[in-house]
Amino acid sequence: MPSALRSPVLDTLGRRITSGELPAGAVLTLDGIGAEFGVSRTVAREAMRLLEGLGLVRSGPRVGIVVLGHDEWNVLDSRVIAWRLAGPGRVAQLRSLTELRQAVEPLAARGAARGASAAVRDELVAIARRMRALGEAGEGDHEEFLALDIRMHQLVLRSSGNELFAALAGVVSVVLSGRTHLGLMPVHPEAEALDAHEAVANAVAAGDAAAAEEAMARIVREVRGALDARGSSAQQPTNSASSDQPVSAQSSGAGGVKSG
Amino acid sequence: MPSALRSPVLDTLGRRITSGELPAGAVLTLDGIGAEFGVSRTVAREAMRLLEGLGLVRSGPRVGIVVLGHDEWNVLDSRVIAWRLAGPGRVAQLRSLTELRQAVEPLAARGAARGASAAVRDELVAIARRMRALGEAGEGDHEEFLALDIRMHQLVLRSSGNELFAALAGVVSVVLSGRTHLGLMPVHPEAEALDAHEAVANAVAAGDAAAAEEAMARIVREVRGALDARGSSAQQPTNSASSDQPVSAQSSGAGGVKSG
DNA sequence: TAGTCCGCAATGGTGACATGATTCACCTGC
DNA sequence: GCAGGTGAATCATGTCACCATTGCGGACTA
Repeated sequence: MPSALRSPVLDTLGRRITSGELPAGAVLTLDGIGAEFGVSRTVAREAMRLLEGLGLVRSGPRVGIVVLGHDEWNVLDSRVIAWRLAGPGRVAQLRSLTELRQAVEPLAARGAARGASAAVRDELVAIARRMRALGEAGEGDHEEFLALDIRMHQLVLRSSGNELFAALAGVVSVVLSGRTHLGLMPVHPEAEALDAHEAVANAVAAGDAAAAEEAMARIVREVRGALDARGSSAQQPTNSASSDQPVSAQSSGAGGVKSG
Repeated sequence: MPSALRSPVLDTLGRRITSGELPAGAVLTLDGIGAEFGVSRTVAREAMRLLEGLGLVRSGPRVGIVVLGHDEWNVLDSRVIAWRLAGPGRVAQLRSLTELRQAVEPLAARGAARGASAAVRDELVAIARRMRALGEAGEGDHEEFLALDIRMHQLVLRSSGNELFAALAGVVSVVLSGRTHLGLMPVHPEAEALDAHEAVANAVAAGDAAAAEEAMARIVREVRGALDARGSSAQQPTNSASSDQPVSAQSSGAGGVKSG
């Protein structure tokens, strides 16, 4: 059943390498892989080929399959991101990703203000309204709030008019869910964040590019601040998330989060 | 000899799909691929697996290998970018990439100002000085100027302290060389650009994060303006670059451009 | 006409084999 | 004693034949 892309071989090996359990320079062989996972050499070869395409390993005759250093990895690939987010160093990874968000999302908001469809504009203000309702209600449903948050950012990125920004939608959703599930979110949303989200929605709906960019910059700056405050004080997050909470399985594709 | 990653099968198929020659929904078979390229089914399978990992195709029993829509592609992958940059729609692709630069590079400059090594700071000011010398000399060596430009941006991205930004170094170098080779550069560099590059170098060297960010934003805004001016007036660039100018072969890895 | 069933065509996966390249070790020659 | 070349061992690479699995699609039936 595993369609070779979701082969346990690929997944396990990828996680081992990105986690550092298999350090750079470590050598594997197809026979070894096949023996360990109980698969034939062909499937081991294909998994290895995928890993090679991700820049995690290089293979050559007589030398076997050597693990490459992290500076050779395709760190922008969704799979690599998911693996690293599931291993140690997740906080550092989260910080890098947040910085990327900080760079991209304001510009995406600007683009969305110029090009979003009417349906998207409507949905954005509806989401913002619902978020405010949930936030002001106090002990609201964290999961629903998260889903709305994700949905909003995905809508903005996908409506930005730039496919490269849209391609980051999956990454952003992983970051958002990771942030809450790692306990890096305040117990209930800050009023500032609520205001900023509402401002983004309204600005996009009104087609005000500058305001949308500014408001989105506010959102992600606030996020970054929270992450820095937590991350610098403790390497390990306060919440229960040592290594058994995979944060999120996959991220690519049409990110399954739906909302009103 | 081709190590399967650089297999002509993978390359040709990737280019055909990204160029639209094989539209979404088109169906391939392993036997067909093997027959066309004169390879066995196994190697065709591995190439197909790579393509599947890039999100270009999906394969299933009885259905064969179906080409996916461009919204499923890993558009951030260096190979996909290179393929699309070599086919039609290169101008649109260049615009998307430039917008991504616009988002990322200012923040990268900020990071570099905070964390670049002494050697990098020195090299940056040396590069800026040389660029000014070349630019003011008038009919200077375009290729050397381009190499310096690329080197500078790569240094900044790699010194930004964010591996995700560093991963975009290859992409940026492709964009830069594409820009000049497509005839989207002024015959000799604008004084404004020269000033901005010098300002970036000096700000990074001085550790002035805000100034570095501002100057880099100036650079990339100017770039964007030039691209929009050319791109909106004519879909096809003025230069001779219909479809036989591959712009640049590969982009990933340690981008081969060296300079003093 | 609608629903079910079966066949087929394609991938998915396995094992064995030949090939080619690279590294290591040994061996010769100066 | 040392350097350089030659050989062999070892691994990936490529190929082939084979069986299992799986969905699509047409045919058959009620």
